[in-house]
Amino acid sequence: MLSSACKESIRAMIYITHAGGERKIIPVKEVAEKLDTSFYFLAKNVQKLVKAGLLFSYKGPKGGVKLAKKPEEIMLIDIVEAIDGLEFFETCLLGFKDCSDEHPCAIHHKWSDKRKAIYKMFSETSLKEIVGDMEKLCINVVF
Amino acid sequence: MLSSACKESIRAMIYITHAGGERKIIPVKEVAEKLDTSFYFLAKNVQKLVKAGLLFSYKGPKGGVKLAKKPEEIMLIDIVEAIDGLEFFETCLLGFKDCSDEHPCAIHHKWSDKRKAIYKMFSETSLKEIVGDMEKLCINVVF
DNA sequence: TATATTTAAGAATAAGGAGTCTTAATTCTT
DNA sequence: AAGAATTAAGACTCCTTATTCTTAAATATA
Ligand code: FES
Ligand code: FES
Repeated sequence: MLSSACKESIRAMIYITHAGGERKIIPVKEVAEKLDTSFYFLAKNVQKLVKAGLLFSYKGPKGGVKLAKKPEEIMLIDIVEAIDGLEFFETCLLGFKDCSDEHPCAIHHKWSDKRKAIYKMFSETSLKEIVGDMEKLCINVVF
Repeated sequence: MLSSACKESIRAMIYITHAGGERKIIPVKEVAEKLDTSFYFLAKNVQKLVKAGLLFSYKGPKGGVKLAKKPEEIMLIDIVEAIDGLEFFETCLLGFKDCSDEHPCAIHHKWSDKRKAIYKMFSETSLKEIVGDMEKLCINVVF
């Protein structure tokens, strides 16, 4: 459902929130190391997050990225939209051209509910909540 | 979420149910034409449905496929499993190695509910129900 | 039995996403 | 001012999936 780029971006945002919140600047290189992933791949996705206004970036020594908003103001759906787009929430599960209550496919009325629930979950879950939960449950943010 | 092969397979099964139920043999060529899709691509996916025991196939003139079970006994999840597999329902939304209540990621507890709901929907929705609904609502099965 | 029709199987090709690398631009530090 | 560190941008390769095609096997029908 989410692309690998999107999954990794969410994990990166979680790490950035955990490690620096909206204050500290964190080098992308550090994020890649902690997430045990490719710097190249992560850096490319981080660029999209910057363009989407979720991160500020700073070049040069001591450069890196930091949250562009408060952790409670960045929702999962913002990250998904920046990386994968919202196509998933707008298109038919069976691949028909239109997807609306007016032009439903065979399972539109059933699927629509589930999809809305997922959208709601992504829209209401903030980075602050996730990181808070993880710290509370003693889950390693990077696994 | 579903591959294009899976979407098309579901549509094909809906058409086969609508046009022939469990009795009549329908050529794959006819299905491809009605669904306005590639015969080659559809035929390959139909083979998987045959191997999965959802369809019987018959070679030669007057050959084709028909449902291997009653329409009320074929669930959406069976088609999804045959074409895409159940990986979606077993793997972490953020791409972590394990996905279980014992080893949850940052959003496992939230996501798990949604995923179960989708699985339930796919498990409880039969071809008979879909085709019945469509006929009741006067929706064209092939769009 | 010969022919036409249809599925079966797998090879071949195209397209798209994933992942890597190179070069440029910026900025801190000395 | 020079050099090092870091992001920005885009080209490039690789891999998986999607899609098409070719050949083989089976079977109904004349
Ligand atoms: S029309 Fe198919 S899910 Fe909406
Ligand atoms: S561990 Fe991430 S969704 Fe289950």
